[in-house]
Amino acid sequence: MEIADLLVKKLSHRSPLTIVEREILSRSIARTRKIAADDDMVAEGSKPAHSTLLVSGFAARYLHVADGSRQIVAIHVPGDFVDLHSFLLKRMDHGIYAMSPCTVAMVPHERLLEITEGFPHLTRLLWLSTLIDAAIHRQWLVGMGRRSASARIAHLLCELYVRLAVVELTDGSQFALPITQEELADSLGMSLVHLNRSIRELKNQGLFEWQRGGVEIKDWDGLRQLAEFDPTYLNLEADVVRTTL
Amino acid sequence: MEIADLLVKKLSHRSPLTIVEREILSRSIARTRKIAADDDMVAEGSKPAHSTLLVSGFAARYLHVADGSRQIVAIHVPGDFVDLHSFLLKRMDHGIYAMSPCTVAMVPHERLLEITEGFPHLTRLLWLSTLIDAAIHRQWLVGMGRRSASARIAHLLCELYVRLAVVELTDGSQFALPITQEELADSLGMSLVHLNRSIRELKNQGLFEWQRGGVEIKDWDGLRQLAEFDPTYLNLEADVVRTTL
DNA sequence: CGTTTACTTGAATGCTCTCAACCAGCGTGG
DNA sequence: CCACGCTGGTTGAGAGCATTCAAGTAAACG
Repeated sequence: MEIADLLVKKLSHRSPLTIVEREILSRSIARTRKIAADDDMVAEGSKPAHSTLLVSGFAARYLHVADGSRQIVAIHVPGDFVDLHSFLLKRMDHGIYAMSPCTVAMVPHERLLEITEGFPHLTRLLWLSTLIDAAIHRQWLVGMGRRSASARIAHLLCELYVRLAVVELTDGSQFALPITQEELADSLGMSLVHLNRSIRELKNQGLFEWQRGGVEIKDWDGLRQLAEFDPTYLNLEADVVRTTL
Repeated sequence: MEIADLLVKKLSHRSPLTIVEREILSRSIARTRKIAADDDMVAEGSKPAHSTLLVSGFAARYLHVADGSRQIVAIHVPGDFVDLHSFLLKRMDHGIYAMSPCTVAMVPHERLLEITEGFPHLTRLLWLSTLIDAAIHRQWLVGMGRRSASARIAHLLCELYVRLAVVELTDGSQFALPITQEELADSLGMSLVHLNRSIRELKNQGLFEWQRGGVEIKDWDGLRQLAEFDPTYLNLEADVVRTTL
């Protein structure tokens, strides 16, 4: 099955999977579903009976704040298990919505339970992928707490580039990023206006271009330095960056 | 063994443990160690061969930024498995140090491996505890991105109160919090000066008192409202808050 | 095309930071 | 037993980053 391949590709980046494990993953996928841009795929406060694997498109996890603003706490790319944690965390403490049109595959929690009962290695890999999500959270925390606006933007672009490269969704130094500046601002914890000006500055420095949902990195080293980007937190065995850029 | 009891107490808060599982946990602890305040317990970039369980004292996970500042990304209280993630995440992407004198217990990664191989339920509980760490990260992200300085402080105090209540380290509306304002500022992503002024404001509003390493919550409802604190993200089955306050 | 959505830009306000002292508690040593 | 030095906490003031409000432009869509 082609859909599972994406997940297999991502998990294998950390540790090779056996034939049986690949088989199990394929069979765990119940069905796929299309979701329109801006629609919720997992509701805040719900208690899902399955976890969803993002097959195509971009998704975001978000939390609302009483004053009407929201904070995006994670951006997901194809191959990500967007709510694997809902398997054990009974109630969703945040919502997940489609930033662009998405295709997702559903994995019933019973299947995940079976995996944890009988396939320790696969279980550890799934666990690992939630740990990497947490590592990404930590980097975002550092960004919001201690990095300048432009460094934060640069860091996110570096991160997305590498994560997309893993699933071969980069094209040289370019990649699609079909999200609005407002969504970016909500991810980085800053205002839309300030984000817009900071992006302009980075563009003027010749670090990257960004138009019509596509980003082109013009000066990877410059961007990386500004962001103090070190991809080790993404736990990729191969230096994806070095091999693709 | 008394040390494992603390962990058992915490894990049982989510799902009851069998006798055998308790037994396994007890036997997994290799030895205990004392760590002086301000000393590292896990070094940034290291590849630990064991995970450490915090038995007493407060610890923090931190990352350094090039300009010399640091960001604390997690505060740990007794009963927390401070680096359970190091079991699967090969290299530490951050350091962990003792905010106060600490006692820790070491759990060799081989023991954890054995648990994942033979005890699925226990494995899921350990996995869950790392998921809750991630949920806490998300709340911190919301705080730094979208909450005011005082709401952020209030939220952290609410969170710590509840987490300490779980391990019965609260005394009525009081609890020990042996950390400096500088550490708090590094946790909340703000400057020491601003933190200090914001704390004063909250004190003046009669929400809490804080002196000589001890906090007393004077107005729980006021604090909770200001923080928009909702403890569901901590995944506690019992309403620890309601029963103890 | 008209309308909506996304992006830009200007200007004023203000939150938060840095720099700079100063104060208080505490442990140590003369 | 008190002075001294250290750490942690407090306060003042000016600078600057970031926000909000407000408009205006450009691109996308039916």
